[in-house]
Amino acid sequence: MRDTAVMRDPDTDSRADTGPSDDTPGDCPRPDGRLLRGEATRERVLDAAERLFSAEGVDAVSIRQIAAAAGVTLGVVGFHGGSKTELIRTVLSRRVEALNIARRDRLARVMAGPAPKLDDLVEAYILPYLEYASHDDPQWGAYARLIARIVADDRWYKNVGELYDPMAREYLDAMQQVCPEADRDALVTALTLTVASMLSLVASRARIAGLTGHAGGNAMDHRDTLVSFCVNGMTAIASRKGGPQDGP
Amino acid sequence: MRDTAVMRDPDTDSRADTGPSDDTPGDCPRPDGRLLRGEATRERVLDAAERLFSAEGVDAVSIRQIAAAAGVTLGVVGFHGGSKTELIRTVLSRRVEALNIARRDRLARVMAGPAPKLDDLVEAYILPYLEYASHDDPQWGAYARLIARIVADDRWYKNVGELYDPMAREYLDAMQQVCPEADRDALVTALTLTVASMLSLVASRARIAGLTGHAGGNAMDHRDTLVSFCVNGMTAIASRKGGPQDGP
DNA sequence: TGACAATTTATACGTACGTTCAGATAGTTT
DNA sequence: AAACTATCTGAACGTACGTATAAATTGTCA
Repeated sequence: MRDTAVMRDPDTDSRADTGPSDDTPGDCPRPDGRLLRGEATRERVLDAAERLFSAEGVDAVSIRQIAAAAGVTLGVVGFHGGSKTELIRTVLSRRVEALNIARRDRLARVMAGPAPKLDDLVEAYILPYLEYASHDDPQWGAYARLIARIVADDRWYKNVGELYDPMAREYLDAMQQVCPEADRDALVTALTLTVASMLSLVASRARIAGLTGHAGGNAMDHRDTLVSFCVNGMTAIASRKGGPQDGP
Repeated sequence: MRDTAVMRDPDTDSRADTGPSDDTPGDCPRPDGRLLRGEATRERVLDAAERLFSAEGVDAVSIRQIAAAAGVTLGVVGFHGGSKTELIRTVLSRRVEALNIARRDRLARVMAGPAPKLDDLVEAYILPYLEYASHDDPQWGAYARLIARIVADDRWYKNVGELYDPMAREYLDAMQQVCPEADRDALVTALTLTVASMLSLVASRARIAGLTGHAGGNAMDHRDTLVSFCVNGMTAIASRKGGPQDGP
């Protein structure tokens, strides 16, 4: 059994607090082409990190593995990615904007319609993720699986939650608008369950394959099942009147 | 930032293939009391591993941390737990029987009734887990969160899936019996989504807390929301006729 | 062309890891 | 009491880790 060194606590990364991104080279590529050379390397590093983090888990991947997968030397990963915590943030930040834009566009289109329905909101939240997860560029698939890992792990999520929570809040507001009677906390819980279902479809291939007995295709094959499951679950929660139904 | 050495690939654990459990001392405590002394230590080690694995993730916890938390020396962990892969299996196996029995009892009770409903089956699957997750003994809570980590990670799940899949199959058979028209693969997917929702409620406290704005109590507080969400989602899937509904 | 800055290489440092094991300790049996 | 075995200790081994940095390289512009 091989062993490797792995960061234990993402909170105690002193380098992560030295500034927004000014210390990370290659962030603001100038038109003179001076940084273009490094920019390509940087992408290779981030791609490799994305692939490995999603496949093995953040804690199980070493900087050296990333360097090898990217075809660069060890120091280059640090040069372009900073510390390991910074690297994870950078990998996630790189694509979050595209996903958020797709979701925001879809949300706006639904809310601009004549009679926005909860079903449409659930679809608008789920489908962009599912589409990106099945994107032609396999890096998007890796990114989608990486999100699933991060969200399921409080320890990492609190480091990157602010990348995704604002979008979730926009959807919650819209849902509340469509279902004014619904209890806000129940909506939060229901959206969390929706997200968990959505992510599990992309991340937990092994379990589904093991139970069906056959491998199954990509996540898109279960698209309708997922949407139907979440829409009906969410509708059930939202149609209950406000106030605490649960617990003591 | 601290770093530690961590197993990279649970598959390449040569010690895991040396036999069922004959090489692990303390497995078959004799009535003569000879092994009782070690048995207590063994429990402390497994408890500590359970707590740390569930809180930090398997890959992020070192044997040394476990030893320290258990109040034993390094070698004792190896003595009672074997290799790290064996230790994880042992930690999971220790409690799985109790959980499976609770589920099987409840399943039998539902199916023995006059008119078994899908709702009851979903409840019978979910509630035992939720009850154990909120058990007075906090180790059960740790175990519940550890399951969530393992199931979400294909890399680990394929090592321990056989502990949980047979029970899932029993439920799938029962569901098929109650809903003969339902498509089997869709049922599998729906059960997977149910499990993902169930686990997320126990594991992803940070996200719910961040979105509601307040900490919230334990998972039991969201019990009714979870059951309602999953029952309605599952019913929607099961009531669709058999054959592939989803995309190509 | 030569100065300059961005990038890359190669190497090193200190630390922590998983695993192993010879020997000490403490119950049990003879 | 002596032999025996399960349990535990303490230390070591070899490996890998994250990070840092001096020197080499590469492309750009004066």
